[in-house]
Amino acid sequence: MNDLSNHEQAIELLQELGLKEYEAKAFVALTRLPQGTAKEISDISEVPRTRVYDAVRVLETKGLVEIQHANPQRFRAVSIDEAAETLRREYEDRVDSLRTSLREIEPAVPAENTEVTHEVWALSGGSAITSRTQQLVDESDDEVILVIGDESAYTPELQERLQAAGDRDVSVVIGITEESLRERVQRELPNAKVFASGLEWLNSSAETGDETVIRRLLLVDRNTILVSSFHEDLGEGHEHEQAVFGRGFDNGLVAIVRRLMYTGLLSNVEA
Amino acid sequence: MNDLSNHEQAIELLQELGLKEYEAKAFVALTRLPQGTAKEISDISEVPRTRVYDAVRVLETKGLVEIQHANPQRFRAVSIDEAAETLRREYEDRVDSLRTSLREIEPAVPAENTEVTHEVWALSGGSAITSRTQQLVDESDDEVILVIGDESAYTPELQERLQAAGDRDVSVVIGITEESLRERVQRELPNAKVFASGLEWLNSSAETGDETVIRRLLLVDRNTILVSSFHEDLGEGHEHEQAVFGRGFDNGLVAIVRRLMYTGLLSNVEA
DNA sequence: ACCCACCTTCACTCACATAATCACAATAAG
DNA sequence: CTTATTGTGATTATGTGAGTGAAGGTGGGT
Repeated sequence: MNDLSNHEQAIELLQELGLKEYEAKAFVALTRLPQGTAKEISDISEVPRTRVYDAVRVLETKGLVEIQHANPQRFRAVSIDEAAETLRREYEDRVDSLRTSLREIEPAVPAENTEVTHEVWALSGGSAITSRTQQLVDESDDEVILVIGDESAYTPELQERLQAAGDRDVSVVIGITEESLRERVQRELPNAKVFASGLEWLNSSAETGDETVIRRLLLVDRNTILVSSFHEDLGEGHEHEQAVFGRGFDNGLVAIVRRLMYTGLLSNVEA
Repeated sequence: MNDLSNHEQAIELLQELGLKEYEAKAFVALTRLPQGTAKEISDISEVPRTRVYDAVRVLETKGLVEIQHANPQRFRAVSIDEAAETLRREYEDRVDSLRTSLREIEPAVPAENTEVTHEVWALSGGSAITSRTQQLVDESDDEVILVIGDESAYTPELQERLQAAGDRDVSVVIGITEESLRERVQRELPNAKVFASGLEWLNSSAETGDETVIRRLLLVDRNTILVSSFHEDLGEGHEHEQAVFGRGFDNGLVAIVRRLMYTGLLSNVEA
C-alpha cells in the first residue's frame, strides 16, 4: 500500500509544477472523486474548508478544474491526461519563450579576460555532462581516449560523434569494463580500438564503502579531460552525476589523468 | 530597444520555471558573458555580490552553469539551447511522474450524490475548452449545432470529430461569420450544413464597449450546450477564454440557448 | 614577513507570500 | 422561525527569500 506514497508524491509534483500546497491537495482530492463539494474536498484532503474555494478558483483559471455554480458549489477535476497535457503545454511554451528571449539579449563584454589555459570546470546533471562530453569529442583534433564505466553513458549520439571523429582521422580509443557492452561497441565502432578497461580498481566501493562510481573518463588531444562520477546518494533517493572537466596540457589535473590513462590503461591495448 | 523587455522577460520566465530571483538574474547575466566572476555578474545583474555564489551554486546543481574553482571563481552558463533542453526535460519528467502517481491513487467515494441533470459548469483556458468541446461532439448522438465565431476555434482535431459525428448519422450544422472560413469549412465537411451565422449581433462590441466576443456556441442533442467567450482583457495583456457548459434538456440555460439557436440561427439554414 | 585589497562564506534582519484560523453573512432545510 | 451548512472576507501566524553586514580567507605588493 504505497498508495499514500503516490498520493504525497502527486502533491509534491504539483507543487513543483507551480501550484500552492492547498491547490495541489485540492486537485488531488478532486482526482479521487467524480465531483465534490468544498466540504468533501476538505474532508479527504487536509485543506481547511474555507480555503478550498480560493484554491479551486485558481485551479479553474489554470484549466484543471471545472466549477458548477450551484448551492453548494460542486467541483470536478479534468481527466488526468488532460491535466497533464495542460501542464506540459504551459511549460513547453515557457521554455520556448525563454529560448527566444535569451537569444535576443545583446551580449555584454565588460572586460577582455579570456585566459584559456588551466581551466577546471565543475558541472552536474546527466544531461549537462553528456552534452559537454559530446562537445569535447566533436572538438577533438588528434586523439580521443574514453573509458565508459556504465552502459547508460554510451548513447547513440555519442556513438555517432565518435564515429565522426574516427572518420576525420582522430585516433579513437575506448575502454569498457562490462564485457557485453565491449563487444557491442567494438561492432559499432570498427575504427576504434576497444579494450578492457583496467579501471575496475577505481570503482572500489568494497573498500571505501561509498557508492560512488566513475562513469566517464575522457581525454581529448592529451590536453583536455572530463571525469564524471555517479552517486547512488543519501537516503534522498535522488541520484546525481557530477563531473569536472579541465583544459590545458600543463594543467595539473589533466596531467594526472593523462598519466593515469596512458600507463594504467593503454598498456592493455598494445598487449 | 525592447531588449530590456527581453531581458526582463527572460528573468520572469526563469522564475516561473522555478528559479529564484537571484538565480534567474545571475543566469541571464552569465548568458551575456562568455564567462564571469561574481563581481562581473553582480555588476550587470542586480544581484548583491555576496549572494552570487549561492545563486550560481544552485544553478550548477541544475545543470545550467559550470563553475571554475579558481581564485577568483569563474562561472559560465551552458548554451541557451542546452539550458532550454535541460529545463524542458525537467518538467517533462515531472509531468510524466505526476500522471503515473495520479493514476495509482485509489478513488474515494464518500457519498452517492450523482445528480446528473441541471449541471452548469464553468471552465477557463483555451485548451480546456477545446478539449471539452471535442468531447461533447464525440458524445453526440443525434444532432450537433455549432457556431464558430473565430477562425482559431476551428482546428483540424475538431474537424475530424465533426466528420466522425456526421459519419455516424449525427446531423451536423455549423454557423460561421467569416465568409472565407465558411467556404473552407463547407469544403472540408461536405456532410454538414454550413450557413452564415446570424450571430453578429451577439458580438456587439460597438454598443457595449466591451471587448468580449463569443467564440464558440455548441448545442448537442438539444440537451447540452457550451458557450465560450474571449476577452482581449484588461491592460494585463494576457487574453483569456472562458466558458460554461450545461447539461439537461430542462436546464434553464440550455433551454435559452436552444431556443436562441433554433429561432435566431437555424432559420437561415432552410432559407 | 607584513599589510592591504579583494574574494568568499555565513549569519542575520526585514518584508512579503502563503498557510491557518476566525467571524460573519447568505442560503437552504426542517 | 430556528438551525445547520455554505460561502466570503478579514485577520493572524509562519516560513521563505531578498537584502545587508560581519568575519575569515587568499593572493599580490611592499
